[in-house]
Order: sequence, then structure tokens, then C-alpha cells
Amino acid sequence: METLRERKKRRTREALLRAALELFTTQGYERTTVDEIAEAVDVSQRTFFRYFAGKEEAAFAVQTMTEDRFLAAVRARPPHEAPMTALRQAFLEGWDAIREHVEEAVPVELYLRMYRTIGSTPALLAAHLRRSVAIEETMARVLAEREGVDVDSDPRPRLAVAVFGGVMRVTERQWSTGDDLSPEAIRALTASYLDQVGSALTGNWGGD
Amino acid sequence: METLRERKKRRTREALLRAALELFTTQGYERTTVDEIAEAVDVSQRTFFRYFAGKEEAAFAVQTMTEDRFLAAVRARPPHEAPMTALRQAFLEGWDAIREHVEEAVPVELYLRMYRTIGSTPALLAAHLRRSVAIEETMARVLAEREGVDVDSDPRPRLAVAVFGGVMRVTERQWSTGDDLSPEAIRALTASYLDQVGSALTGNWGGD
DNA sequence: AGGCTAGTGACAGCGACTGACAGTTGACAA
DNA sequence: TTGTCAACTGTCAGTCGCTGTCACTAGCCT
Repeated sequence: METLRERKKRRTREALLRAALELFTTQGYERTTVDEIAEAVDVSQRTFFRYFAGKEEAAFAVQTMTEDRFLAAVRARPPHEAPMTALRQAFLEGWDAIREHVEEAVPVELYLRMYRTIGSTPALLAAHLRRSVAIEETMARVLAEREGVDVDSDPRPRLAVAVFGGVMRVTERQWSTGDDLSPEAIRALTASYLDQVGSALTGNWGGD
Repeated sequence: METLRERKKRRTREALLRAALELFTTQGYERTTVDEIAEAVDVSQRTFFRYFAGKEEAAFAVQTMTEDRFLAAVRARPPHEAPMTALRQAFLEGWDAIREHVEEAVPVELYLRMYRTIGSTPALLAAHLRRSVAIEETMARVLAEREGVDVDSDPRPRLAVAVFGGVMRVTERQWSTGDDLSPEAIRALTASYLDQVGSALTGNWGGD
């Protein structure tokens, strides 16, 4: 049971988050000031910083939720699965149920639009990549444990995860700059690109 | 022939760069203010910003030089080489002649120490990754042209480059957190990790 | 020698962020 | 119901990265 104080806090946080994403996606991240966000919700700037460590944290708040779900999905994969298969399936699963889980916080459409803003804002892109690296580190440890190898002496877990992450970045880029900004579209792209990694590495694409 | 004015400019720039890297690597990037750097060279803060677009640009100034050399090396590779081979060789070549080329600007040791600082400073790591992505985009276009495919319709150039970049990141991480911070060490690691990508992807490392 | 202009310093200002302090409001017990 | 405590908030002042402006100095060129 949620107390009144907790309800108020949650509402303030969600209002700030929604206002922030709305402003970021419409007028741009850099051109949006924290004062503006606070004003839109009618709280002081100081209060914004009590809910979010910074502007950046607000921009990635929803992403954090879905990333946590992805990590949980990887951990829940059957242990006999090959590493790359486990990652692939967990990722696809994540996008399957995305609508319901995001909608609890903000409209899904806002979440999807935010991806585009992240891709086109250098500061956010940089933060996104740094966050991806952190997630990959966690994934590497999970994979290493699944396979019973030591993540620090055996480079293969980190290599596998880095390759997977690389493909994901190419996928995201293609998706977020394209026309079809739907979960179904990124699912299809992901599957297709993962299938093509092998042939991309062997080279001689020209087929002369 | 260099005029007096040009000489003065170059000396100011180099002095600022050296002071910045020295401060970054010893007391940390975040704990170093631009005022401090300017003061160390005895110029105004405003002047610092006339030589570098920001604190970050100073931190990556030398890296930019070596990255340009790497890109040039890729372009100079024989056209019949397979894409991944070309990238691999260009990268190894870059580290071969690193000492002479860096030493023109700053002591090599400072350059190598800066790598460690980048790896351990979240803001710099994020910037480094964003810069890597930009380089990978250029590399993808170079490879696509070499192989005669269209970089926008065929995902393989970007996939190959993303995989290579992923392996490079794992390599850099291992190298910059290890004991042996020498060009020879990263050369050896690079070769070793590139050899292991294939087996990392096929999974079943446990050998149960 | 004298004009032109690149380079500089000094100053003011913006935006992200932080610390300190005081006021307000919900939670909980007497 | 009331009083106490803790949580939450607003206000204010200050730091730091970064930018625009303007006047001034010093190298360049005729």
C-alpha cells in the first residue's frame, strides 16, 4: 500500500520525466534547460536535481528500465544455450513486451522518439555508448558464469559481448534513422543483422 | 618558413596541451579546471578556449593525430586485401611508428598515461566512444568503396567495422588497465584478440 | 613609419550543478 | 487532536565550463 507522501513523490517524478522527454524530443536536448523542465511541472530547479542526478539521467530514465529487463532476460535463458543465442533471444524477448512495460511510466511513443533524439544528439549518443559498455561488462560476467570460464583471464566472454554490442549499435543506428520506428522493425533488423555478421567478417563482398 | 607569430601560437598551443595532459593524468580530469591549465601557462582562460573548443578537445588532441594516421593507413592498404585484414594491418602499423610521431607534440609517456585517464574517467570514456563511432563510420565508407558495395544498402561494411571496433575496445580496456602500458603490449593483445573472435562467437567455451 | 589585423586580456553573462539553511507538509505516536 | 519528527521543498549563493563583446597590444606588410 502506497502512502500519500509516496504517491506525491511518484507523481512529481513522472511529471518531471514526461515534461523532460517531451521537451527533449520536440525542441532538442541542448536547447532545453533544466529551469524549463522544472517550470513546466511548477517545481523549483533544485527539486529537479533531487529526483534526477542530472539532465542526462532524466533522458535515460526509461532506457534504464528496459535495459534492466534485458539483463534479467539474459540471466533467465536456459543454460545450455550458446552465448550468442542467449543474447539474441533475450534481446528479441525484450522488444516483444516493450509496450506494456514502458507505458507504466511514459507513453511508448515518447520512449521511441527519445531514441531518435539520443542518436542525433552528440552528448546523448556519447552517454548512451558509455552506458552500453557498462551493460556489456555485466553481460560478459553473466556469460562467463554460464559457461564456467573466468571473465578476467579468458577474453572470449568480453569479445562475444563486444561483437554483439557492435551489431546492436549498427542496428539501432539504422532503425533510429529510418522511417519505421516500431518495435517490430528493430526486431526484424536485429535478426537480419545478426545473421549477416558471419559473412561480413569473411570479406570479399564484392562477389567479383 | 614559419613566421614569429606562428611560432608563438604553436608554442602557446603546445604549452597548453602539455599542461593540460600533465594535470589531467596526475590529479584527474574532473578535478582540473580550465583556469588551472591557463594559469599554468600564464594565459587567460579565454585564450585557452581560443586554442581548444573545450576541455575535452585538449584531452583528445594527441589521440586525434594518431587516429588520422590510422585512417590514412587503412586507405593505403592494398585493395585486394580482405577488409578485416586491412584493418588489422593498418592498426598494427599505426602502433609501430607511434613514438616518433607523437613525440613531436608531447612526450609519448604522457600520451600513454592519458589513455589510462580516459579509461577511468566516465566523461572521457563516453567522449572516446563517440569519437570511435565517428571513426568507424569513416572506415565503413572506405571499406565499402574498396569492395565496391553501397554502404547504405549493404550492412556488411558497417557490421565488419563494428565488430573490429568492438574487439579494439576490449583490447584497449585490457591494455589500459594492465601493467604493461607499452605500444608493444597493445600490438600483441590486438593480434591475439582478433585471432580469438571467431571461436568466441561459436560458443561452448567451457569444453565440458 | 604607419596602417592593418591576428591574438590577447578583462569583463559580463548563461546554464548545469551543488551546498547550506529555512520553511512546509505528511507520518506517527501520545 | 495535537505535537513531534522526518521528509520534502524553495531560496540563495557559489563553482565551473563555456561564450560574446570590446578594447588593446604586437607582429606583419607596404
